[in-house]
Amino acid sequence: MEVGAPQDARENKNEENEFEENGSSDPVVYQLVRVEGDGTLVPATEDEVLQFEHFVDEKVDLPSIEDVGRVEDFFANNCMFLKPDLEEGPCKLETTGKLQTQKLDADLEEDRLKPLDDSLDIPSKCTVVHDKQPEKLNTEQGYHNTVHLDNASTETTKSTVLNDSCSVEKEKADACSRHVNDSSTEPSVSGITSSVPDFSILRGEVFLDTLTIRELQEAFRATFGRQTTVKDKLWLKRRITMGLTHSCDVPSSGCVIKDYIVVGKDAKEELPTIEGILKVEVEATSLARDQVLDHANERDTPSSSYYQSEDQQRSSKRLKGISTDNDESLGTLQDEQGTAKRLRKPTKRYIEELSDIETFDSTGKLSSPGKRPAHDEVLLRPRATFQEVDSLTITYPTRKDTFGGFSVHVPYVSRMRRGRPRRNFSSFLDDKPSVECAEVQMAVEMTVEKDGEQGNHVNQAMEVPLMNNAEKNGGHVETADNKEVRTVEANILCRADAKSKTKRSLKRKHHRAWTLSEVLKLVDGVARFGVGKWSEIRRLAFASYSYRTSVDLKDKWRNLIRASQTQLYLEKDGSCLRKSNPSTIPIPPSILLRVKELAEMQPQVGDLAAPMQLNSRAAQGKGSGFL
DNA sequence: TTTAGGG
DNA sequence: CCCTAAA
Repeated sequence: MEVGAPQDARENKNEENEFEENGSSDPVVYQLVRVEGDGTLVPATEDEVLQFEHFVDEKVDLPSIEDVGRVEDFFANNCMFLKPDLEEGPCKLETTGKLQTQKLDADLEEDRLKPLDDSLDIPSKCTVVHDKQPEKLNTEQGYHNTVHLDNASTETTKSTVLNDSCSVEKEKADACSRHVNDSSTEPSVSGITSSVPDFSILRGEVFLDTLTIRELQEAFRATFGRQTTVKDKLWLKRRITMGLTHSCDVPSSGCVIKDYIVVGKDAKEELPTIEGILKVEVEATSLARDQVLDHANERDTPSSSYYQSEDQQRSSKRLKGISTDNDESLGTLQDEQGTAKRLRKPTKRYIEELSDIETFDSTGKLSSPGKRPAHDEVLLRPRATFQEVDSLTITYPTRKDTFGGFSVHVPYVSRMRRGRPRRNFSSFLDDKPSVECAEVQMAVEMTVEKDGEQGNHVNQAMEVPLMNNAEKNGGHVETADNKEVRTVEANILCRADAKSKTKRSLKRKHHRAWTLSEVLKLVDGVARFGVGKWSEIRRLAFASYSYRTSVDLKDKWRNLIRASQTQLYLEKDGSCLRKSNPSTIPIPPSILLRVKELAEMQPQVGDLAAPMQLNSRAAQGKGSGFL
């Protein structure tokens, strides 16, 4: 893990003052973020936050070496959070303190050059940036050094430590961290070459997409004052964009940079006013305004994700209330590129993304951690809880400003939540988090209930996750330890809840592989009630499967239809080569046949009930032979 | 609230 | 699975 040291106090003087002005009583705030493969910082998901929360909580002041060890152990042991996979990049535990400094490990970024591929080779890469108050610098130094030493001998967790002496500038940070971490590698990268970078390349509009790698490298050099050997165009473009705009929220491509401001391809002409031209030089301290980019590819670059980066750190104090796509407070955004706004009308989801209220999903269950909630909300420190509560009643754009007294550098605007929208979202604004404990309690109970259900069906021997050829979701297998996992989740939740009344966002429903018995029930239900009677089927046939919603049934049925079409076709074709997951079993052809039959006949028959019954029988008899 | 579809 | 638009 990486421990970022406090920045030089002088460099943060401004921020400090601002914080003082804000009357921040709690100088230290932790923010958990994940470093994505492409180098962006994504606010940690609720789950991630929960898993780290207690670590952070317990060392409000000076983290002890024990804590560090615990954290490391946690990192090493918690596969849920650390298990590297293509989708999840290294994790980063970042704390933002009064100095609101943040170091990015340059090497980390270098490693990210080969985003997806390399992330696999990087076991658990976690970063902890702990910013401290000036008065604690000395002790912190020792702390960091210690951590560094520990990490040096730890292979399981790739750790790096940023030296306190590192400057704020990312360029310097790069060099510094490189120096600290592996001075033996890439010696040429850290230095600034003798020749002068070609700054002209950055003037006017920069169409990064049209530049060659060499040009991009030059632009990079002009931007950061150092050379780079990186040949990854995407990375270069991103870095350059970030560097020029001081914004982390940059699209991976397709953007134009004009006067150091990202301009959407299609919104270029709308660019209102060009505010302060930023100096390219590293010393430049002018702030970049947050670029609110309307990026069509929302999934890749959520517009609401304002990742913190070294760049932003510097300008974070001026970070204005972020905007979600529609929350523009026109007054404050006038000078912005706000023009390139999303056309999409504000939906409940967007509104809720701004809040970090945790709720349960429609089934009333505690939402479990998604396999990978792309962008979730950021942890709110318990200490700031009271402020947060208050802030809930405030308009979102300003919410950030009041958070902890220095939310300025914590773009909570980006807080996103993947999951079902909260219905009674507004009620949370009025009510104090009094229901939280109850909710958690209920969550636990629900969990137990689910487990119980699961247990009741285990002996049916059909409770085996099915692998549907038509489903490409990778057949996540529900294992026995899920119970434990859920319990732990509940505990963490409880604890987190007790500690901080931080509301959590609803998360993606835990993937629950469909078992053969469930499929049978579904098929039978369709046969009995007809296609489309999902509510009925769920109520009657899935009474004991509370975690299956009618939508689930519908989706599953759709998948079954596909499966029946593809799989049966393939088998007929003889080339039935399914790369089946060993832990899953394919849906028996017999069932697929039934599905096919039902699907074909149901829609045509006006009278669903009666015919269905007959068909059901017939199909059953037919299918049973295969079973 | 449910359904139907797109993602 | 998620998210929405329509019913």
